[in-house]
This record gives sequence, structure tokens and C-alpha cells, in this order.
Amino acid sequence: MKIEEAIQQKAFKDIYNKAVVNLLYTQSYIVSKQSSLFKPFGLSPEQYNVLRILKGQNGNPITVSSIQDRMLNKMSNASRLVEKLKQKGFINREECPRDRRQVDVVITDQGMEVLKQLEEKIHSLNRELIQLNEEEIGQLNNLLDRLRE
Amino acid sequence: MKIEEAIQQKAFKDIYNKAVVNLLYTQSYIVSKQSSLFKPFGLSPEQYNVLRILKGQNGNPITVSSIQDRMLNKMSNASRLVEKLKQKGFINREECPRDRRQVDVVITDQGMEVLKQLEEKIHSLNRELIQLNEEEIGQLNNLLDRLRE
DNA sequence: ATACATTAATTGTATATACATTTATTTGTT
DNA sequence: AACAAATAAATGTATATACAATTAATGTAT
Repeated sequence: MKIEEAIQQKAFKDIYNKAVVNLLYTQSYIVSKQSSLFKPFGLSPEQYNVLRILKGQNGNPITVSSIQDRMLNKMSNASRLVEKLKQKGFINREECPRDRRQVDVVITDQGMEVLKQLEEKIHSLNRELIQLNEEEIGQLNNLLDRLRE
Repeated sequence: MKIEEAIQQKAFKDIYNKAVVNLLYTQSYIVSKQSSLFKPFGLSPEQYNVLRILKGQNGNPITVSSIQDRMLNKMSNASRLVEKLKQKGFINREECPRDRRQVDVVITDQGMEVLKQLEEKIHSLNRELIQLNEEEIGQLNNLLDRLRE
């Protein structure tokens, strides 16, 4: 659907403005669908993001600030997200012995299990969300990478 | 900057997944820069969005639910955003005479003034945010429109 | 060794998002 | 007219974002 229809705006100031609006709207479109998928599993999109980062560690612990650096939203509060995931039993947290300021975080079996249950659903959702052929997806990834300087 | 560097992730499951992540990351990148620009004016990005919708009405009132329909984030709470803007003196709100369930919202002179002050800054920011040539921006807008079915 | 700066994580506070519920009003049906 | 259904906005509550401030531990310079 054209962005003009989606937000009922007849015209944009210029194509730069239209591109910004289009990117913001598209993100909202994606996140709302992801939220619906995650909800039955007790996860928000950002909590899921943290679990994926932990899974990517292959069992090695990672500190809260390293999680923060790898998050999609650099301003989100990794400390509080980790606390939420701990309450749900999806992660464990323990003091790092070499530097007691730091906290080592690892995903639990229960956390791995919820990711496993989500895997196929997310695979499908991604295909549903991105209605482009492979060449176009390559173009899109390229444009987005270059857009950010 | 390539998305792999930006979030320190070596590889993605597939290009669909990479595209989703790239879109979410790019939005966060844009919103954080917009927030910094709006902050000195006492506006959040979504509050600015509401003011722009009102300005687009050319003086005609618009109801809260129509604002909601036109917002970039369909899940945001137009009622509360309107209340915040009212407190700041940027909008006026009054009962719609033909249907007392509805509320007519209009931008104030003060609201128009803050948009005017922001106009040139946003123009520059948009150019800074979207580091692509005009042809590429056209491609990007096209891909985003088609991506959403 | 002490003092000072730096770093890591947590906490506080305000705002925003997400979604369900409530209240008031209008519309539609009989 | 009476009543149920639909609609518009506001409100309640939980979570998340944004950013400042705090606490605790470590690093560095003298």
C-alpha cells in the first residue's frame, strides 16, 4: 500500500521527507505484527531481541552493556529488559568474577525452548512482512545500509 | 554503515530476516536524531506528527480518531498526545456540535509558530538522514510501498 | 597508597506505547 | 419510544523508551 494512502496524506514536502515517513511507518507496521506473534509467549519485541543476542553467544556469557550495544534500539534499557527476562526464567544473571561491576548474562534452557517454539513462526512472519523478491530485498538492504552514511 | 557492524551481528538467518532487522534499526536511528531536534521545542516525534497532521488541515478541525488514523504509529494514543499538546498551548480542543461524542482539534498560532521554527531544521535533518541520491530515494520509497503488500 | 576519573549497572522519573475497559452519545431496529 | 449495537473519546494498567542520577568497582596518576 502506498504510504500516501496508509496515512491519508496527499503529498509530501519532498522525497526525502516521504522516505523518512515511509521508513517510520514501515517499522510501526512490522513491530505491530511482531508484537502479536510474541505476545502469547510473554515476550515483547525488544525482549525477544535480547534473547536472540544471548542465543547468538552459543552459551558464552555476555555483559549488560554488550547487550545494549547490540540492541536494535540503542536507547532501550538493557538492565530492565534483562530483569524482566530473569523474572520469566528465560535468562540467568551472575556477577562477573573478574570485574564485579559487570554482570554475566546467559540464556536458560527455558529461554532456548521459547526461541525454538518461535523459530518457525518468525520465519513465516518475515516472509509475510517482506513482500519482495530476493533481488529487491538485496537492493533494500543496500539502500538502508548506505542511507545511514 | 552495514547493519552487521551496527549491531555487531556476523550473519543473519536469511535476507528476509536481515531486511526486517535493517528496517527496525534504521527507524531507531532516525527517531533518535529527530528526538534530539524536537527536544528543545518541547515536542516528541509523535507530538510533532500530530501537529503536522493538524497543519495539513489548513485550519479545518479534525477529530481525535481521524488524527489516530493518520498517525505513523497506529497504536499510539492520540487522545493523550492531544492532551499533552493542549497543555503546551499548541492545539485547541472543543466539543463537536454535530456529534457530541467527537472532539474537534485545531492547531493554535503558537503551534503554527513552533512548526515554522522547526521547518528549516527538519528540512536539513531529512537530507542528513537520507544519504541517497534522488533516484535511489525513489527506489527506496517504491520498495517500502510494495513490501507492505 | 591516596585521590580522582572512568566504567558498569541499577534506579528514578517523565513520557510514550499497547491494549483493555469505561463512559457518553448516536444510530438502527422493532 | 425503547432498547441494543455501534462509535468516539477518555481512562486504567503494564510495559518500554529516554535520559539523568546514583552506586559500586576498577583504573590511573602522583
